[in-house]
Amino acid sequence: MPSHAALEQSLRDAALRVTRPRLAVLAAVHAHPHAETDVLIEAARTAVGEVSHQAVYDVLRALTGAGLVRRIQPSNSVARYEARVGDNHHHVVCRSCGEIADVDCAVGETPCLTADNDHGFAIDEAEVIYWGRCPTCASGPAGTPSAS
Amino acid sequence: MPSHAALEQSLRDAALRVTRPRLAVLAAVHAHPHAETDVLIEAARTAVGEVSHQAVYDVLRALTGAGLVRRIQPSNSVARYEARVGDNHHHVVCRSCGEIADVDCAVGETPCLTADNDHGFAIDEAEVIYWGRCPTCASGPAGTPSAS
DNA sequence: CGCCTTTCTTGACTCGTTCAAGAAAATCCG
DNA sequence: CGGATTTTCTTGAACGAGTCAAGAAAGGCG
Repeated sequence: MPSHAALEQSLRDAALRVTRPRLAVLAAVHAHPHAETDVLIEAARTAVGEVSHQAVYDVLRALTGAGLVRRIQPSNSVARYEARVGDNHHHVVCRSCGEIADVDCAVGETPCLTADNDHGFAIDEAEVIYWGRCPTCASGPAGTPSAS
Repeated sequence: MPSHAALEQSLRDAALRVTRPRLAVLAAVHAHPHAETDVLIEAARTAVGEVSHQAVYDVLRALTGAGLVRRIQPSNSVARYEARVGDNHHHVVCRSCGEIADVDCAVGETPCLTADNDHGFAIDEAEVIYWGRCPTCASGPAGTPSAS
C-alpha cells in the first residue's frame, strides 16, 4: 500500500489538487479494496475527522475520471471502488454475500477484447464478472446466505 | 418472436400462473430487447391497458427467477431485460448513448468460465461486457454523445 | 362452482446518488 | 510572501429507481 507521499504524488501527476479529503479517500480505497461508498466515507472520516459524504462522492468521481481508481458495480450492488487500475483484471462476485475478489486475466494481456461480431462498435474495454459463491457461502447449506 | 400461445406455454412450463400482465410483460421483453423498465411498463400498458408499475416489477422478478428473461445492468445504467436466455451470449455497451447489442461468445460454449485463480469461489457464470462506442456515436465527433 | 393461494393495485417510503449555492482552501503569479 | 483566481468542500435539499405493505382481484384446483 502506497505511502502518504506516494499518494500525494499520484494526485499531482493526475493534475488534481492535493487536499486532505482526497488523500484520505484515496488511502481508504487502497486500504479497502472493493469497498462500498459508505465504508470509504467512514474510513475517510476516521483519517481526517469530518468529511461530508458529498465531498467523498466528488472525490471518487474525480479520482475515477483521472484513472486513479476504478468504479465497479455488479448487478444488485451499490457502487464499489478499487485502486488497482490499468492491469485489466477481473472480478469474482459471490451471489450470496456480495464478496468480491480479484481475478487475473487467464488468457493474456487484454484477452476478451475481441468479440465475435462487434456490430460496428469501437470496443476499448472488456469487463468480465464471474458469478458464483465464495468459499464461506459455498461450504454452508445452499440456502444459508451470509447476507442480504 | 414467439406467438401468444408460445409465450403462454413458456409461462406454464415455468410453473407460473398465466395472467394478462405477465403475458404483456413477457411479450414486451421479446419485442424490446435490452429495454429499460419504464419502456416495458409502457409497452405492457399499450398491450393490456392499465398495469401498475409494481406489477411489472413483480412480473420481471418472477420471470427472471424462472429463467425466462435475463436481467442486465451495466454500470451507470438502470436495469434492462432481455428474453434471449440460456445461450451465454454477451453484450457490447456504448459509453455515449448506452445502446446495447448482443455478442456471441467468440471462443466456444462457456469460454470464460475458467478464471486463472478463482479464490475458492464456486463459479457458475461468466458475464462479459464490452465497452466502447456504437457506430453512430463513434462516427460523430468524440465529444458529441447522443444522450445523457 | 366455491375455496385457497397467488398476483395485482394503490400508495407510501427507502436509500444511493446527485444538484445547488455559498464558504473555504489550494494554486498561481507578481 | 500576499492577494487574486479557481477549484473544492460543506450544508441541505432533492431526485428517482426500486421496494415494502395491505387489501382487492383473479387464477387454479378439487
